[in-house]
Amino acid sequence: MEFKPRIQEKRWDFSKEVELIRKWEEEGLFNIKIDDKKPTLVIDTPPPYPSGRPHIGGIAHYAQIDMIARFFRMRGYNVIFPFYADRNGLPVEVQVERTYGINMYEVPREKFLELCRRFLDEYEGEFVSIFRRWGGSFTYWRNGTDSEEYRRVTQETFINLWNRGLIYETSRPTLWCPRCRTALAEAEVEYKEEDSYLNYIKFRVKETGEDIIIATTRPELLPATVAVAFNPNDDRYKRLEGLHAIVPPLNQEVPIVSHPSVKPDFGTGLEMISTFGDTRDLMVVNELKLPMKIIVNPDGTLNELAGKYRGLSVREAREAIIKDLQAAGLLIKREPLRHTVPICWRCKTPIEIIVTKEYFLKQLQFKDELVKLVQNEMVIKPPEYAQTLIDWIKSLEFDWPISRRRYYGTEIPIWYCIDEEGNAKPIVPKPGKYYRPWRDEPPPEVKEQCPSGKLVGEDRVLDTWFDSSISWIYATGYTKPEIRVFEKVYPHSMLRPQGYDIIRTWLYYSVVRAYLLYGKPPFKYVRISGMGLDEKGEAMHKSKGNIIDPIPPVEKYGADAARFWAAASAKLGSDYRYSEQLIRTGHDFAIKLWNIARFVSSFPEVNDDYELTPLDLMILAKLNEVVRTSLSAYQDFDVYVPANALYDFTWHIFADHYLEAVKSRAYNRDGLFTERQQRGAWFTLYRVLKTVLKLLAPIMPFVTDQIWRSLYGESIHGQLIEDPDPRFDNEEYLELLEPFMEFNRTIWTYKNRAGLSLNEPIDGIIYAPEILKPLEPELRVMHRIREIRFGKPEGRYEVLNESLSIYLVK
RNA sequence: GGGCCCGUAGUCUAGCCUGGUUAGGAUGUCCGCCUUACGAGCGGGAGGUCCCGGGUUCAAAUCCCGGCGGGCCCA
Repeated sequence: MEFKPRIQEKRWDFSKEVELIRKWEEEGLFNIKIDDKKPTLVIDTPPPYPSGRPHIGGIAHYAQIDMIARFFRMRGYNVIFPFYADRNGLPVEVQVERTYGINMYEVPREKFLELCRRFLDEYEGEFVSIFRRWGGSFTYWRNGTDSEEYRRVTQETFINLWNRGLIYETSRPTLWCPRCRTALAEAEVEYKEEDSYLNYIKFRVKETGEDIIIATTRPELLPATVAVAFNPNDDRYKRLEGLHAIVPPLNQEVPIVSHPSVKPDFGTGLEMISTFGDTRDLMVVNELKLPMKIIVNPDGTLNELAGKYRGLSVREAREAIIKDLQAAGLLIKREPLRHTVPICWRCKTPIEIIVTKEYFLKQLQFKDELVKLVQNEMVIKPPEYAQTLIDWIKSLEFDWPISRRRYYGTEIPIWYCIDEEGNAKPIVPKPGKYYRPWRDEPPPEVKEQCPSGKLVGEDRVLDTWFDSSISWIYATGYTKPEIRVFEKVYPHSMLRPQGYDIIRTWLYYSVVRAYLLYGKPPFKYVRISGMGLDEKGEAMHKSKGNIIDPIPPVEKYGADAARFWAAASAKLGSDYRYSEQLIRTGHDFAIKLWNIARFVSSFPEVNDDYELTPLDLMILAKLNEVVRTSLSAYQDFDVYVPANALYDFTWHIFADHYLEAVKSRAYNRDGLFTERQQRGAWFTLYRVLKTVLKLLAPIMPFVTDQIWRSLYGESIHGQLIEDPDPRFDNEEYLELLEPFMEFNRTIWTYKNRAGLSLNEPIDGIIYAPEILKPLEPELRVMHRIREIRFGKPEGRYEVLNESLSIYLVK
């Protein structure tokens, strides 16, 4: 019998990947197909923010999600794996302002919106094509979070919550970015280290005339100071309780109070309470019912309450006041101090707390329920991140301010009816349409509710997290009648994949929104991934100049190779480093797979009239073990474990040992085996190959597909991954595997040392342990051993392997 | 200040939960090899105070306590 491989090319040429992508598209792999008889999985794909060219870490995350999608498709699921962009809010606005050197307020609203849109379009297309080149099997939805389609749903949820009294408007001290001129939520605050000064300033006690020294990092807030405080346990100052201090430079009179939040060892142990320097001030003012004296304007300048400092920015006022205090001899000393200051997440401007009128979504009163929801109704992988979310929920101090005095966002769907006295009454329209109250005619149902006929549209927009926090609704095809599965899948068949960096934002906000809308979690499963780091293990930042572009590695090694890295380095929940080495390993692995398949394809595939030898039963038992490991990991949305387990099995067990041992029987040139045994080898070769290819297809979709097409003329991605075949579970033969491999290594080592090439015969008798007896025929031919005996020899012998008891008698 | 994670050959890591062979693998490095799929391959060798100290135990990389070092998150 002549054996010629059906796969002829000696090498997999990964430049063919591009061709396969085209085929997949033609064959409809990227379309969403809903078959009512199948289970469904909805993937709430993280909509990327198109704010620049994506780096390889980000694309790797999408590749991981793609592997999950492909796996579940091959397990017979309807998979909804959309891809669209997150396009609202401050991120693009700040970029546009920087790019054009403008401020939103200086440009007509329509013009500004146009600039944002253009900017977003530029990068969105790039993102889509890069992800596609990486093998992404997503369905591209052109309508991102700023589309009419999406914004309509965002507004629908707003109206729903409004009608149920869960949204209210009020004036209160709120975190505020003076540059963006908008309120911020707690989640939008970051902290940075800053070198500053701790200023020791002389105040006078009104009643006694004595001097007291307070220490502050924010002297510009002296005019906003409403009390001086010390710790109730601080004996140095107890005598001052109930007295009053005169605060320079404006000399207002404030009470001296005690409060446990004051640290006795900070500065002098006396601190000023201003309205508001930080959230601590806010707490003290609230608790002690102190008056407020707000001196900072929304644009970050000081107002008339700051007296002569009016009109100065916070920074300028700080300098001016220090100078004046110095001149008046009231500045005792300045100590350099490194401390953390809260800054805006987008533009990094230090945050102020000012009183502003905003819309808020109630969340504080539901904290306990939200924690319970997370604990009882959601599955977070890996589980340690559930605690991160719970800690964040518990730490919340404010309701969620959702209104933003910005342009590029979903409009707040409210009109105000102005009555005779000039009072404004808010009216919301019916849900189901997209409203732009700042420029649209109010709809009839709004007009009906306004007897005066004087209607003014709200011109603010919603926090961008208010729309991205309902992505899970959009992902179910909520707005798309031909695929809508919301009612069928929510929330039990939904998966949220995301990084741990946005637990307090995207994940938290999704949870609170779902709870308020439906009383349920937004999805059952959360897959938390780590961050993609550069080769040194550092986060990639444009400013650091260490961004790794996703395309060059693909051009050099292929997308399968890059995906292999993305899977094999990314332990679920842990950061993953860029490694060109591992990409190269992925590339080599693709070639290895190709060659294994080429070898196997030399033989006919048979399914009957075969007899399995112990060698076959052994590898099939091991295969089952690997299948179980891979399936259970994939089902937990983990691709790291399958990537490593399949690599190791395929290369270092199946190819290195089984293939070498089975060759003689598969060819059977010398007729040492029966025809049925030969057919058993063929059966096993195909069985293992096909199983491994299918399990690897989600991770390395290109090479596995090309092999499958060469063998069967159809795509592997339409195949089903089956459960392991229980017929092949076999503890007894599985135990042969380790000694079998050890025996091979021993013989190879012996030949190496004896200067024999591997195909030279061993002239003598090999003694092997009893356990290997079932493999005797294959071992003998494989290593060209004249005779194998089992047990220990008598007389003179050479020890080849002490622990496994392998000896040579010449 | 609070919380979480981590420390194993030059590098990356498995094992730790559930203590028990000679701590497994990858990569790099060194030596060798045309061996009926693959030289982008194959075989072999060297390379480790399992961060440190103490405790529990017949037995600790593994469990407990205390340090040291690194990272992240929250104040």
